[in-house]
Amino acid sequence: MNVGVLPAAEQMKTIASGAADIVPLEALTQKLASGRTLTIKLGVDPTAPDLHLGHAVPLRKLRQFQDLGHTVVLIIGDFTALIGDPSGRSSTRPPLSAEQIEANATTYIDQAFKVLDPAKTVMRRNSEWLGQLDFAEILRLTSQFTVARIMERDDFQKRYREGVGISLHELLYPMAQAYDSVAIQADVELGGTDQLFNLLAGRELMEKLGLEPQVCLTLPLLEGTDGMQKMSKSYGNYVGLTDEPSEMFGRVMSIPDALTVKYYRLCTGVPVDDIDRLEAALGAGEEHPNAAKRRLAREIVALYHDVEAAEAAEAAFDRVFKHREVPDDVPEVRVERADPVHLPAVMKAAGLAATTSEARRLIDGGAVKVDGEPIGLAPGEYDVPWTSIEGRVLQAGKRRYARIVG
RNA sequence: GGGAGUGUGCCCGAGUGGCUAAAGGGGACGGGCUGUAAACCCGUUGGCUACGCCUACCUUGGUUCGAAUCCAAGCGCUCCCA
Repeated sequence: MNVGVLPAAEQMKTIASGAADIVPLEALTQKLASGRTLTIKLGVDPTAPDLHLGHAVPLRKLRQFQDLGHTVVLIIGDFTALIGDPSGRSSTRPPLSAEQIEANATTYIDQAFKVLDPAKTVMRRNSEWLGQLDFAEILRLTSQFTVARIMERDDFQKRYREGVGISLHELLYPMAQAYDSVAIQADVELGGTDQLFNLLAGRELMEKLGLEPQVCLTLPLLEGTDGMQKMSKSYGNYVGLTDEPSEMFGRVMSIPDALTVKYYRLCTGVPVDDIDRLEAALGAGEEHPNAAKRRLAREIVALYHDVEAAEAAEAAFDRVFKHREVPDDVPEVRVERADPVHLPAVMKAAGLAATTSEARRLIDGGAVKVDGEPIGLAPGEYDVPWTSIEGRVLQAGKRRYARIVG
């Protein structure tokens, strides 16, 4: 528990696991060797209310630091949210209202503590110091950076080259984030690989202001369940930290095989040595990819819920997808009875389809089943006898179910 | 302040007076094959109790029998000159 109990080399092994880059590595070794309780910084943008496994990646790394005895400072970027981090963006972000930011911040903190140890976490908001700066002080800070330096950033360059607009305030984002590091005197700052520029700006600014510069630790971006793009709510490829166990289990099962090991490293607490062994076994064909992924899904569900929930989720998963049975927790939907009933209307009312047009497409496409049996309607035919659906389970596609009651 | 471009469906991107609910691609969804993986094949992809009707190509007006397509003004974005 006490700092210094573990030698620097031992700590390093845990810290480096899953990290994309540590800049500079030697500086971190020195800081660890000093035996001090280090201040680890993570800045978060309260731009989205719901956290997913991608957000949890740096949080898990912070947790590792905490378990090694260090202190974490979680900075809610309530002030920088007024700018909107331009990282990886091809256009200016729309600014959020203060109310939205506050609401998001609250839910963020709630969810973050599913991963972090509250006793070793300090919460700060960067409006505390950024909001205090007057124009003269801002000018002094901006004088620490050159335009050429700021424009080195890939996304700025790209946007400039392609003639996409860059607002002046966006150029100040890296500086604002850098000033956060100064304000809390960070020893290490975490971020995704797309954050390296911002992290380095913090390092530079600290150095220029005569502070011991922070070490920048980057983590790989986590691809979403589609395996292509980074996990993001707007792509719909995310696994939410508050998802129900069976939902969470299912989503994890749908990730491409190639991502299994990466997910183990970045999203679970499975010991590094075990993961290394698993990776070798998978490579040698001694471990079935599906078995590895099932365990992954269990691990993740157990982390955000508990072991029992994980086992139940797996059992439910098997029932539905392995044995093709109707799940046992189908929601009941009350529908106005009619005879015959117009199936698209029923499906829309039951939430199985967003529009009646979509419902028709699903019916025509053979995606609709009653109690597991295809309904077998001719194209263009959408009316069915009431008795054929009353009390039965209507299914659209593989994962949408509703029991119809009158 | 002056000049030049550009604005199409979830995204990219054709279309430059009727045959356009709008080519093509991506994505998404559905079906097949499977391990709810990948790859591959097929289908769907504005709404509406629907062989028809309604709403759509930045906005508002206008020209025309008829406009996403022509004209005018406006708004947004971009570039060049000052």
